[in-house]
Amino acid sequence: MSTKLPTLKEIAKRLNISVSTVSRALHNHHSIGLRTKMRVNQLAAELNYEPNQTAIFFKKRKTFTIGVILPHLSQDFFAAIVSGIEDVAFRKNFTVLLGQSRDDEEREKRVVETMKNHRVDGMLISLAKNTSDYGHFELLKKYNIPVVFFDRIPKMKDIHYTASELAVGMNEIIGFLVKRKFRNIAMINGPGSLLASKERLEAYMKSLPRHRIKIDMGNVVISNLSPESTCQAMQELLALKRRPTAIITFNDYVAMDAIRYAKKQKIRINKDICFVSFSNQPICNYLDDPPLASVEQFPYEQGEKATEILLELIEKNDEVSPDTIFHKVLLQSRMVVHEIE
Amino acid sequence: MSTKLPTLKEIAKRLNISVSTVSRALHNHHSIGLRTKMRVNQLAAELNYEPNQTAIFFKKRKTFTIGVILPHLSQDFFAAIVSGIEDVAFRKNFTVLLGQSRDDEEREKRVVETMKNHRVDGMLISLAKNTSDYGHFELLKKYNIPVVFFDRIPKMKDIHYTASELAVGMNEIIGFLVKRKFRNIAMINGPGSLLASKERLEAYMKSLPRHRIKIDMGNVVISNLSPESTCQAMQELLALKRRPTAIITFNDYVAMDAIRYAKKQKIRINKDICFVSFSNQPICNYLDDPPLASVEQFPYEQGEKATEILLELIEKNDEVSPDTIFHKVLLQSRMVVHEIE
DNA sequence: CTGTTAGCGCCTTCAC
DNA sequence: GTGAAGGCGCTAACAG
Repeated sequence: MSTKLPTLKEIAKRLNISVSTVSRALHNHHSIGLRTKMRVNQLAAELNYEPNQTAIFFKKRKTFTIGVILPHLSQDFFAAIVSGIEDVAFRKNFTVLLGQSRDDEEREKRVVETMKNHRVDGMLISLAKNTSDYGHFELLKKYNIPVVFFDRIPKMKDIHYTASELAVGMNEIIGFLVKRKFRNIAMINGPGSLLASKERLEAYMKSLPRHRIKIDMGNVVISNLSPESTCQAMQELLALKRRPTAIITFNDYVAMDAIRYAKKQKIRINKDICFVSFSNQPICNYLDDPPLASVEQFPYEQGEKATEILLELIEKNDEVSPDTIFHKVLLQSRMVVHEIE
Repeated sequence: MSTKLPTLKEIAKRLNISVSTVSRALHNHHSIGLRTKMRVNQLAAELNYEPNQTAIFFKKRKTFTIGVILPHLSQDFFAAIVSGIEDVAFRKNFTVLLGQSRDDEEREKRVVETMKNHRVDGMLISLAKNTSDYGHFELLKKYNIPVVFFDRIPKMKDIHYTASELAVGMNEIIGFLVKRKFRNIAMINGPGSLLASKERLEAYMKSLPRHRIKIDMGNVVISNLSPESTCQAMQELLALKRRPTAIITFNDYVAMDAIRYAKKQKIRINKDICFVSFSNQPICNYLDDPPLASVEQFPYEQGEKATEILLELIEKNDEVSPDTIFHKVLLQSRMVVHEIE
């Protein structure tokens, strides 16, 4: 039933020539006579010959597969990154092995392990939100598997990564708020384990003084990004003696949770308190009271860029090279103001 | 630099035994002496020996990889399915190759081709919305690669699939509406190329008469699921002489587009017109005016089930079997009423 | 209990 | 121009 797949040997036998000739003919090797080339190619086509990739992978010690590990697909942000990754990979004939860490460090470790065993040629990784031990990444280095991190970057040096340039975005939204006379500006930041949280905080602290606004650390609260934690954070902010009039949230998902919570407390969104945010999710277009503005982080492009770097590293890896240049690419971000009717 | 990875041969040499002994020892073969087993295992551990999967794939003619093709990840519905797939696959030591068709038939074909060449052991597929030619699926059958379709099923026979049982859900929501005195119930259905559209329509046409409601085909319009097309569909419905008071939408995404459009027309949602829908997306919890109810389709479970079936088929494929039983699994659906404050 | 051998499909020197 | 031969790492049938 399962018609056995044709092999080089099969073709060789039928044509009464050697396997190597067939191989060369199919690769259009110059030293093969035009006539034989044609005969080989024709028969190959007839038989629907497809080289056995597993044999090639084995032989070449390369799988043309890259592993992608990210927290979860359920956010459009990551889904868009995956699309960017996929498109570049596809173009270069690589396939994509996918693994979600579900924001769980253990799971992340296991997925790394599986992918290593599957001999992926390289990996793209965005950290689980509380990954603190980097042993599994060090391991990859030892195995000489190149890794490019994206969006959620570990606090290691000598790594490749792509991420959004957040300082600019933060400046823009704070400028935007100040221009609209907001001066009591709070922030719901992400967990300290994320570099992105640190960067947001730094940018926040640098930007406010430029507008002669004093920093009040009571105005900065933290959410671990879960809805519950965000509500908790909101509660803290609303309990402040001097209640903030504007809140910057870590991203739009946090903003959505925060806004929903605020509404329950009868707070009029974008009247009593207004929100600005990061990541500019399309879903916000469906909200009645979206954040006034959000910083577009170009996830698709980030995925593309990360993949380009990775594929380049993989290629370089083929030649032996004392590669010591680390790619650290920050993608431009840009504030987008939402039209509110 | 790149410390070459240890092989069976390496271990054998160091221990002065044969490769096969090492292989068997590592596989805990009964015929190997306890002493040698221990020595082998210890050295293997010391050297950090990891079997070369590419060699095993090659040898066994199996990659322990399944390919997943779906329209796009950006909808939570599919993302949830992927999670279900991933979890089952992971448990059984399979990895997941991912490909988005972007609802494009050509792209779908190309992805099928790549995955076939990568020798995936089986595939899980959800159709691009206007795939009409099934040649690429027939091909897989010829190559003896098992396929289980999910959610978006081709109109072929002799296929395996999982999908939601929609009739029950449709009955429930129509019952729900009738109970609330709605009798002029329209529907924005999906494109005719999808089996799921056909099923919704049939269920709709069967269910209405049970409540002594006459069917008016003018009340049934079609969206190709794009926001524009949904607006177009809404426009048609709003232009009806006898404007509907309730609208059933193909899924929550369509509902969201429809609701947004209606709002722009100053229609009061769930007052002038109310909406009910399918797929019960969590995102609706953030809307001020969500559909009154939505049919939960249990995507995660659908992914799980499809994968279980596929893995079973893959196993059976190993033995030679005249397998002719086709799995057609309909997963129960259930209407969920949204709390509206 | 353990070793020998052959071979999976392909690529790549080396020889003619 | 073409062929022969070896080997990638692992498994498994066959011999002891």
